[in-house]
Amino acid sequence: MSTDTPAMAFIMALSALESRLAKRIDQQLSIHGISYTEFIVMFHLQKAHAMTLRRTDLAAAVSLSPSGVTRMLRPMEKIGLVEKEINPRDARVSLVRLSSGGQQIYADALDSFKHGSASLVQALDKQQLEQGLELIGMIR
Amino acid sequence: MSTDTPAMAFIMALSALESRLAKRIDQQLSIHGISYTEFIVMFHLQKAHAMTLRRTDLAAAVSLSPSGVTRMLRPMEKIGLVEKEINPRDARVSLVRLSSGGQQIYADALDSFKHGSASLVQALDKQQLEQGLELIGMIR
DNA sequence: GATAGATACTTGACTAATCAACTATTAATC
DNA sequence: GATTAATAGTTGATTAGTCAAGTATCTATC
Repeated sequence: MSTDTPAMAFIMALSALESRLAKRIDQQLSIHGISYTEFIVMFHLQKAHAMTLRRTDLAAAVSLSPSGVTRMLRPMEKIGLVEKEINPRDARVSLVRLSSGGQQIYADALDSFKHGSASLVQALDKQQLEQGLELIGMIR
Repeated sequence: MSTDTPAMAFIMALSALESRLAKRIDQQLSIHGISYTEFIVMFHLQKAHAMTLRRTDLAAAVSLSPSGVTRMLRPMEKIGLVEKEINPRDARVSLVRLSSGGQQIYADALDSFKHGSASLVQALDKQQLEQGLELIGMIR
């Protein structure tokens, strides 16, 4: 039986880690009534001009399929986190804006997320974090 | 508006990376007719004594819920990758063994996975891989 | 200015996973 | 040895996402 390679061990460790982290983060965000994916959506919306994005751009930002975006935004609209808006220049596109209620919830969730992240990586010093970020950036 | 922290950026970059990697790996493994999760299950079975594990232990190994294991093993049994076995000492437990057909498919998939992993991290040298593994290990 | 093709999005059918509740069995205690 | 509690696993209902196909609109070309 052939032996495992370092690259393989690395990839598997990364997957296992992310699986654990995502569960932890989801749990922490559930206090605010949102999922990790929803948080990431709100993160990108908040950063965008006028806190508004096209669904397609959102899909690219969060690595989701177009239909995935449609489906995940539906409940977010229903509870008022985001609002749908039309683009007068192009009737095909459907714009999504972070509502003011959504902004408030995002601000609260962001705070939780920051604390949660800090706690997760507390064993790493500033330099190691930077190193990690650099390594991540090198993986295509 | 408060600014993002390094820890937060790190965690989000990690999630985004894993999301991309998992899709890439899934695609590569699909040639062998298995998913990434199925590969990981087979990986753990192959390493286990007699290539056999209890469903509970498998759940822990792959970070899946007990019902998740039940559901993912069903099709694997159906196509003969794994076999169910009873434990004469304890009628509650249901053992799972990697079948000989499963071993063959695993061997092929392992080969793909090794090449895929190597290609994904090709920009990292041996030392950086070790560094990365160490960092991963420090995140709780 | 009609038509062919590209783009943006939604929908139906499906897969993968979760949780809570349940069954079956084993272990522990009185 | 009966009863209580713990453990192993499955199932029903639900959620999150995918892909392929469909609709609507826009762009380009003749």
